Amino acid sequence: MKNQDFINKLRNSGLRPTKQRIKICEALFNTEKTFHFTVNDLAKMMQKNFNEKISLATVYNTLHAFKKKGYVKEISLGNDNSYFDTNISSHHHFYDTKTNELIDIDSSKIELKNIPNPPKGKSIKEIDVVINVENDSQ
Amino acid sequence: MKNQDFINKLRNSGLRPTKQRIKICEALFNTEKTFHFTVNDLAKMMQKNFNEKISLATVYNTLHAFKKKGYVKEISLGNDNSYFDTNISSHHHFYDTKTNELIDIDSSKIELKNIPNPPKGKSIKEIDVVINVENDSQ
DNA sequence: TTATTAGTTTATAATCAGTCTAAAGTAGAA
DNA sequence: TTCTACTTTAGACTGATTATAAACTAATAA
Ligand SMILES: [Mn+2]
Ligand SMILES: [Mn+2]
Ligand SMILES: [Zn+2]
Ligand SMILES: [Zn+2]
Repeated sequence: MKNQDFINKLRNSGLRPTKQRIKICEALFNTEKTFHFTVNDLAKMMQKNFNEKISLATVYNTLHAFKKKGYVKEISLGNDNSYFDTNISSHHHFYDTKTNELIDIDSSKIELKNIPNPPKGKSIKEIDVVINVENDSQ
Repeated sequence: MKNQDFINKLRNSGLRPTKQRIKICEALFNTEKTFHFTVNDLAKMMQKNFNEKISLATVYNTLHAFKKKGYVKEISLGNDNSYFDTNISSHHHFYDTKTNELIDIDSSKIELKNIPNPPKGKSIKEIDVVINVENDSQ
């Protein structure tokens, strides 16, 4: 994917293709594999790997905008800071509670049987399975 | 359960039965049903329902101590503040992302099949299933 | 092109949950 | 009662996130 593709992608979804957004697209979507990151991770990554100082507020704005458009997911963990995910397929996670490392589990890998009916008047939006793991203490 | 039981419970687990801890025990464990709450919920509850002003720091200290002893659980959600749970059985949750309401799902209700092996050197500590729900938009 | 406008970026301040600190208080043991 | 370690507390502090409001810029019309 090249620069112009991101510009189109942004424009098509009603987001102005600003310099910052395009650079962030490159960082997030010009990769072999999907990955997990925090807002701070991304801000630092932009500076170091892309020589682009983007204000924290803009990183937040952009990630929230991208999330709304479905270009990234935000992952629910009981942690201090939240994680984002460029893997937007429905999937689950191993979560190392000590190192804060996240590892994807393909949705098809885990079978959820007998999901109970949601409370009256509510409907299911998404199911998150988090398998908390820790290093074996030898 | 009466006052003296909590004193014994605390003493037996190596926690001094202070006035504050005993009162918090009453608030948390002298109930018909288990429930979910935030640190702030509990602090306010102590003041209003138990006429006991307990400093926020102590509420945090106590909840973390109780968590370590396994008397409460902390629930992992992608929210700003974390939730505690007096239901310490292994169980799952419906979570209303709009109202922040939590509803228990008995562990036996959901069957998880084909749980993948954890990464080498790590072992599974706990599995959290959160079913995000929302009110039907009529 | 130029001018206009609405959307965007930015530094900075504000907020808010949670933690830290150090002094004052208290339970348990002697 | 006395001693000591544990506990509580107010208040300072941290760090993630959000709000603000001024400067900037992409899109559009003239
Ligand atoms: Mn967010
Ligand atoms: Mn905590
Ligand atoms: Zn993922
Ligand atoms: Zn619960």
